[in-house]
Amino acid sequence: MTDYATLLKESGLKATFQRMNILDVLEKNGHMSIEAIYDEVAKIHPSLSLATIYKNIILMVEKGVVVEVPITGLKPKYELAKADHIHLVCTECGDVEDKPCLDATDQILHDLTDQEHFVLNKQQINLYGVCSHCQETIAS
Amino acid sequence: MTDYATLLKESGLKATFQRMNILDVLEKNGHMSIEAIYDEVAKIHPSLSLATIYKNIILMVEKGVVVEVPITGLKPKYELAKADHIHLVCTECGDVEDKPCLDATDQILHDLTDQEHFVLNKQQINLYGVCSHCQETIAS
DNA sequence: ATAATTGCAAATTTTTTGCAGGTTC
DNA sequence: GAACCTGCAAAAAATTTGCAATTAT
Repeated sequence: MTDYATLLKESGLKATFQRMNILDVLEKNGHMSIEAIYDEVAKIHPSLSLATIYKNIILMVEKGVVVEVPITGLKPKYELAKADHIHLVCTECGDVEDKPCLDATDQILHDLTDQEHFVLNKQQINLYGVCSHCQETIAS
Repeated sequence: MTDYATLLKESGLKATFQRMNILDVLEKNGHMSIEAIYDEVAKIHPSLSLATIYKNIILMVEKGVVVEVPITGLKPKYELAKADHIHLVCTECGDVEDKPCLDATDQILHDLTDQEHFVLNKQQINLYGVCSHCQETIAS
């Protein structure tokens, strides 16, 4: 397990129990809505306030520790910051799976933005469809 | 100008003044938040209700006439449905520009999802950065 | 004429804020 | 001990709903 205390301090944030647990459930679950994070962390820390989740997610996004993943038709989800990657979003079950970015597309997208004199800072690729698991469920 | 009345009727919706104006301002402005649509259409039709915008955007998204474009850090924007394309999102001015999708990336992304046995229905590529106009503004 | 749609007002849901008490460094 | 954080409760903002009057077909 990652050393969240150090990560937080390096980002100029105090390493509170709440924050470390938020990062922990994000690592375990991958992509979560505010509500889902709250529900999960509240299991461990029942006196938790939803306001604390909001405040901390906003702060940690500002500091670059956490990333917002906006998704068509759903409330935004949050994930730990890491290298750019592709999201496969299942429109049946709402689950999001990560796939590494591909060098080939990276190159093409950089070429496109270079040509536009657009300074590219972050790319976000969401692919919407039906995951193999849900296809089986639907078929039956 | 497109014939919105026909488009709406083909989608099973009545061609009301409000709906046609929503489509019209979307065509003119490209990508708009709910509030921005409301402000713009209200100029032409002052008795307009914000609830009408919500109801109609939800309906027209369901019918596939309009598409939701979720954007990191902003409220979602809406645009007329058209072929998949890439969004260049300027994090300085919030503006969104469209670029046609590239066959090469399309192919790669389809290969990726095929390999996963994921049925791909829609792709969404957002590139975040600073547009050439804002670069000049910042420099000065 | 019928069914759908609008605008309003109220209800609900979501997010933000202020602050007293507690915690981290 | 100073600055930062938390949890609560209240406030504000965003979205949804119900319904009577109106409009499109």
